[in-house]
Amino acid sequence: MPPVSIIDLARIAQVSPSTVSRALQDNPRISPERRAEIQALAERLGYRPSQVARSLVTGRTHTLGVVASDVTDPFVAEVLKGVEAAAREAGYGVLIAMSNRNPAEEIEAAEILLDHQVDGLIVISSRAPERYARFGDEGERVPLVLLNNEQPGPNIYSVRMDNEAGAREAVTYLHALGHRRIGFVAGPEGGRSSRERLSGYRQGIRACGLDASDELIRHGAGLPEDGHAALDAFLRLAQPPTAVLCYNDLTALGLLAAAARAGLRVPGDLSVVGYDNIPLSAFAVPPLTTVEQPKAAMGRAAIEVCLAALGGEPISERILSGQLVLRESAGQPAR
Amino acid sequence: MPPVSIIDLARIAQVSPSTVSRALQDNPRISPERRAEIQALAERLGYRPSQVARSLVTGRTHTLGVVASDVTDPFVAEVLKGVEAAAREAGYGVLIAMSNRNPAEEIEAAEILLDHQVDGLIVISSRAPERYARFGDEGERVPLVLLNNEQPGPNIYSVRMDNEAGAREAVTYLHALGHRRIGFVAGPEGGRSSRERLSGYRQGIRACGLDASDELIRHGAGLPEDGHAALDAFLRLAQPPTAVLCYNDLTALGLLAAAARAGLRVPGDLSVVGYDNIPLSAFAVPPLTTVEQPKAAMGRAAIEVCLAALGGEPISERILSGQLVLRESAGQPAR
DNA sequence: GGCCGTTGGGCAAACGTTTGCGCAATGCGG
DNA sequence: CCGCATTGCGCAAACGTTTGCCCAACGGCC
Repeated sequence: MPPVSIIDLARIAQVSPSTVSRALQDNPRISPERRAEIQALAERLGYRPSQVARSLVTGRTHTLGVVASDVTDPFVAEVLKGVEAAAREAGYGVLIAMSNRNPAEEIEAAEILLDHQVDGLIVISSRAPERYARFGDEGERVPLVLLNNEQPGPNIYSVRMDNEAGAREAVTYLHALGHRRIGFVAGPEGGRSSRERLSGYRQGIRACGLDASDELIRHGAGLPEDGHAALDAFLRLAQPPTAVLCYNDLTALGLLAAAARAGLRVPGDLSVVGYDNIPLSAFAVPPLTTVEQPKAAMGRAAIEVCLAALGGEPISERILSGQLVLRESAGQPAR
Repeated sequence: MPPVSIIDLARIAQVSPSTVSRALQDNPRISPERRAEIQALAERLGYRPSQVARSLVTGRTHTLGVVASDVTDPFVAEVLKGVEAAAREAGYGVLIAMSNRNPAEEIEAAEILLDHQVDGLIVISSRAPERYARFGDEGERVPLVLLNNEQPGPNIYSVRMDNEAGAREAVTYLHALGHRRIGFVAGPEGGRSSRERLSGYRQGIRACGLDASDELIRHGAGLPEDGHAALDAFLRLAQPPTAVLCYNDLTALGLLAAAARAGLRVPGDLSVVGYDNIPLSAFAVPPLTTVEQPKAAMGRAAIEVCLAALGGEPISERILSGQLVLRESAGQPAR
């Protein structure tokens, strides 16, 4: 048999559909007895309101869209986890679409989510923030929150972390340990977080009065392979760095593996610091010193910002700060 | 201004809404000229059909629900990626909810997705397959596909991999390498895949005529910590194993790290084989020999099965097979 | 006893589509 | 020239809710 509708309930309870609707919403206009009676009936018959019909009239689907570069990236996964948890608590569902780190696909993903009538859009680590500029004035009424990125525009919000401070802190820490040549492996060129971490690295280097030559900076895409390649390049230098700060843990982990293969002892011959603190970092050999990103908290913050915008009391942006977690991959330089 | 509706288009094009609807669906009952005209108009005005309204009448939301234990698990993430890609290609959206490896939350997640009117439900590595039994006869019309698990019942399908064969193959490989005492670190007790891999391990042991004593089998939850604990236990044995097969890569990676800390050389002193082939396994020290699960393919298969059920031509189950990927964490035993 | 305020509930419109059916015009064959 | 099939399109119902407004009954007040 077909699912039971509000009309079925009305017929059985001998009242009008509107009364049933109100009773289920605890509307005070319905007498307490009727309310109880109807709610009991609904319960008994296993009534499930049609979200679709409801959405049609209210204009809200209670669904939020998330576009992520790739759930396979541990950072993204953790954020997504926070998003999902917070969304669920608020009674929202989460529609997800992946961009595969590709700007064009990212926009396509956003469009698809919009087609599904999401109430809000959350973009994790966008590669093409500027393409959302039209969202505000072209009549897209859904709030957009950019995570780890930003873009001016009406109805566009952002939650980020203070990447500069994190990178700066890492450099300062390495300097305090006694390192004088500190390398950096940057992340994807387009990304804001990559730019900021690089900038923080430079600030730290300057603040400590260290060698700021460009040969100490390598570029990558934030993958383990990049750690590999960067180490090779560093080792070819006349004076290789004694410590390396990486754009993210994935890169650092790759660099760690490459160092092991090259016969380098970590942290004896080379100190390595990552960024993000993904779960596996704690189990690397040696355990990775890294800058923790409050990933789940960022996810939750994104939901808060989004819901606030939906509720008409927008929070323009939210900046969270990370914290250096000390493990064993960084130590005093050899001599 | 409010979004443009099919009625707006009708008024502007001087036709009825039904004509517009049909024209946009390329219905042959509408003359080619009108069709072109209307489609052009829709394009020009940026018309976006209301999926909600459409769903209300068609009864389909073109949304599939995925309940996952935890996206943070690399295995889950890869599967999800396959699911999302295949779903998108088929024009479906993906609603996601997490169970946090908790049976009660898993069911709650499924209910939530159902409330959102998903057309089908995919459960990755269910911890409580039996609780879905009521789905068929209690009037839930949505097909349910269990990934890496199964449950008899109408409208319940399953896609799995041949875990026994995979574990068997791994054991056979280790035996061929010269190992005679081969340990096993099992996964979560409830899980089907854990049971099957254990069973495959036992079959392999028997087939090779090796020591099958229970002291060679440890239990865990599939996390890096479990690898740690298992190694400790193995080392306390009078005759520790010379090789260990792990329930999954996460466990194996943890075991690898613990071995390094204990001063064991891998594979010299101990060979380690994982299961799943998550991305980081290739970058472990040493790179992990593991049984590959065709994760993305499983995700795609789940979509296929689900869509087939929706299309009225159900595929009852789908079994994929893995393949041993040889790297450096397994080799000949020392002497 | 008339008036008015309150209480409890029903009517019907509205949300934006899809689709079965009806119907006019057109073309064709006989 | 008539009848009939075909073509092209409109009418209206239906999907399951929510919600503004109306209305009846009832009680209290003067």
